[in-house]
Amino acid sequence: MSQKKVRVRFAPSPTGPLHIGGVRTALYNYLFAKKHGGDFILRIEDTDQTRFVPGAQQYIIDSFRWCGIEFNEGVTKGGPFGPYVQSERKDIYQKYCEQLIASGHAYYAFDTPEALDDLRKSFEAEKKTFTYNAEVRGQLNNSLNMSKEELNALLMSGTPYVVRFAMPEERIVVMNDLIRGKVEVNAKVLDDKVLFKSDGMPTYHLANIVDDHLMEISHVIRGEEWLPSLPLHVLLYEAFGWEAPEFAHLPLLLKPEGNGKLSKRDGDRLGFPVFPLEWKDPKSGDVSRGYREDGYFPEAFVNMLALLGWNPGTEQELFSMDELAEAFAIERVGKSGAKFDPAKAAWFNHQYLIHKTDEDLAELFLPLLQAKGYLAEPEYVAQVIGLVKERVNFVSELWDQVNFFFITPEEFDPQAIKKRWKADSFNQMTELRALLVGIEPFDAPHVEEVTKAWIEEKGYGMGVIMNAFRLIIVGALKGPHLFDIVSMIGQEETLNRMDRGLHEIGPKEA
RNA sequence: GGUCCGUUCGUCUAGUCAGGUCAGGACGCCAGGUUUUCAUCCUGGUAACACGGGUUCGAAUCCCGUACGGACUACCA
Repeated sequence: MSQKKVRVRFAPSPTGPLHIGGVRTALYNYLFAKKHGGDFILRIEDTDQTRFVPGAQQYIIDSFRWCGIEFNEGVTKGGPFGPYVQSERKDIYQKYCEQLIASGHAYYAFDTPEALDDLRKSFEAEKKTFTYNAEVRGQLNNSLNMSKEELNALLMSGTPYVVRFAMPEERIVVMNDLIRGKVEVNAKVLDDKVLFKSDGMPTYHLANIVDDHLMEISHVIRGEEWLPSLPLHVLLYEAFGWEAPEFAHLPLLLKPEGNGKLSKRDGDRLGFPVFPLEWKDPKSGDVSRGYREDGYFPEAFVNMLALLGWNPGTEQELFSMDELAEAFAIERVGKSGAKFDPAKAAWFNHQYLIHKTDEDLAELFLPLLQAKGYLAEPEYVAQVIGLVKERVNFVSELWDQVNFFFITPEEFDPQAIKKRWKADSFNQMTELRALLVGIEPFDAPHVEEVTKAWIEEKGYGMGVIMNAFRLIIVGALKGPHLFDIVSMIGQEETLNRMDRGLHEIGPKEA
């Protein structure tokens, strides 16, 4: 690793919501910067004006804020290397593009997209691959094949043109990737990529190299889809006479079943989000769900994402952001694509949920409780949650576990009655009700003690009594420790429920 | 089609660079135990080195080939 200060960037184009693969790429950049005491920069690559989507940039910023991924520099914070939006840097690219033309590394091309299209089709018809390279550029409509006068005339007349990189004719490009090691490719199979478009904007390739150089980026950590253009980028650095940064190409995130890149449609179809935050498409109005809205804690989401393709080599699975940064090593990123597993994601959320305090969970649950039409003291809600939080993965699942703390059951599970309401149950519960009236104080240990003593004294079966008791209090055979439940709902409500249950269920029919 | 990358339990993965523990862990699933129910929890189980050659006393690990998968192949990023 070079001695230069570590500076990394995440450079999305604002063409839509950020997919979780993108979030992971950004996360790894962030962790890498944090680990090495470097800078992390957010740059917006909006050189394709036709794909601009309003709201996408803000969505990206909001997503990182939610995840706890912070930038030192960039569109959100400014900095000494701005502007950080590529559309505001047109003049810079223009200048460097001209430098490349002057040095003979690039040239003007006047071929129309239609002409190129036709060419590709005719090559295809002959089962050949069309490559705009040294082999064919001599026969095409570009500045290499015309006099200075011709070129100037064309330029002056406003004829649309692009600038292409002159790929070397025969050259083995040797590259190094921090994750994959040495990669070699012969430049002759590469084509003369467009560097500057006819609309006056640079392409990704030019803008990216110029910006990474000017912004003093030390490590480029990006998705694997960029690996095929790495030779071009390396050659570009060389043409400029610049020292290239180190590169690391991350494996892709795959769909849970079958193969292929995870896409937005997969999420809709398989029932899990592929976006960190909910996204409403401004054109179609379609809404795509987000991890935040699905009830994931940002810490769990980040933890889960970090372990998808990277691992510390130890058996630790739960990491705070600081711990991740401490443990992170780019060399330990895997080479192969990882399939996203919703079940494991839910497990991560469960881990974070049970480690939260009852009070914090109560605060999150209170609005849901209100939405159901119930009000309660935060202290009471916190205590109730403490009894059941081990059972759920999400705050939204809490209601199913605690509703009987707030609602007197109106119905009694017929299956449970059939199974647990014995011939003696009616009389036994009537006796128990009488017993409970006199218990003071009505706290869980005391009620339990008295009740158990009574069961023993009478010689009743523990299971028979307790199941019938639970049925009458909860309405079903579920829930936490029964004495905790009765002490929580209180003596009055307990007696009330027994009256009601005795009345509703009645003696067992013969 | 071409170029490049990849391939260990169903999934995430350790182990591969410096060949030599019944290939380890986690999620999921299954079973048993604890328990007044359900869940938690505990214990156990299920299950993988893509295939074929080679090198070697010995290969998941090194080499070659094959298959399969993926990315890229735009005046998109």
